[in-house]
Amino acid sequence: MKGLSENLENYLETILVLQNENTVARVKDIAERLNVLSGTVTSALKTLSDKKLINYKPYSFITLTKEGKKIADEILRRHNVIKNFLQCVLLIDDKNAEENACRMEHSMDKFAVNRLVQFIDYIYQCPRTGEDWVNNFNTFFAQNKIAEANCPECLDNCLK
Amino acid sequence: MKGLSENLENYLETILVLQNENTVARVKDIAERLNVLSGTVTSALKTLSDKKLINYKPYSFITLTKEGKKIADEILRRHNVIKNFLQCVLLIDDKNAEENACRMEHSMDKFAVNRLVQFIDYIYQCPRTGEDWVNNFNTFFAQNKIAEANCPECLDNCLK
DNA sequence: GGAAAAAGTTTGATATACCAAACATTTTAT
DNA sequence: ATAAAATGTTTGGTATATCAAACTTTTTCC
Repeated sequence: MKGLSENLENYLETILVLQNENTVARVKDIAERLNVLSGTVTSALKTLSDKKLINYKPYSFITLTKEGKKIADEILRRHNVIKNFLQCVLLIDDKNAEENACRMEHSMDKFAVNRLVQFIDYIYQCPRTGEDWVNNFNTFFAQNKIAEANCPECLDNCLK
Repeated sequence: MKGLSENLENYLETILVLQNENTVARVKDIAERLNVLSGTVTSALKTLSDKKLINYKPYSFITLTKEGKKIADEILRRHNVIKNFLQCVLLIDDKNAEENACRMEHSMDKFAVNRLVQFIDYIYQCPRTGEDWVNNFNTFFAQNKIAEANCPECLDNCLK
């Protein structure tokens, strides 16, 4: 019942994404997404099959088992939460947010990700913050200081 | 000039921390911190020495080279920024924040960490947020909704 | 100053993850 | 229906990271 390696997590996640997109995951597609050769994929699939996380028969399509799907869903959820935070809150561009999220999804545990979800909720639900506050971060990080001049006006808006 | 493995990054970081605490890093201390046997440390030290990141002579103390220090400083900085965010903004407890930061420091790039620093600055400098707003997250995540009743009062405080 | 303890190194073995290239199977298109 | 192309598997080799245990060097302390 030990945790999967970052590598195997990536294989599971990739299979899930392909399944969602194409209905089937093939060795070739997995290899392309993960930037490895197909032989490498075959051996990873054997490992995942031994762990009962995928249904694997040589030369046929790959599907996730119930347990495999559960793990893949959790990883994909982490990915989406983290990417959303990086992109929508920290305002990091799509490519960069994606690349960081791809790595961070394996290093941040469920608990921390849940807390991040709640934090993002809080930003958007709290009357003191919300979308316009997030957008103001844009001008803040360009200058790394608050544009004092706009504060009174901004505070007025904040009061709706 | 390729990036170090997460593993080697950890050895460098540990050497820096020991250096800061004790003035010298010994094999035994590194092994204890990283939870590996001393033989494992010796081989990692050889690798780091080959890469000119540490000064290593068998049976003597270990120090970072200028280049090694530069890398270790950056990793430690990431660690501290991430831990600070997890602990002070997401309000995750010390142990958990530490554990997540230890892993995340290798997966988050410099750019994303810088943006995180700016975001934390923004929270504390923006008159709409600041310390009391961060603390209100505490009650928010307990209920996962805004305590509407307190909002008018809270907004008044916000206006100082 | 020398024996015992502590610290560090070496060796040989294991596990993971990858590539290259030979090989096998399946799909495709004529 | 079958040859060619595409896809998938296997094999043998490399690199990293680890352990266990034999071994060496250094330190401690009587």
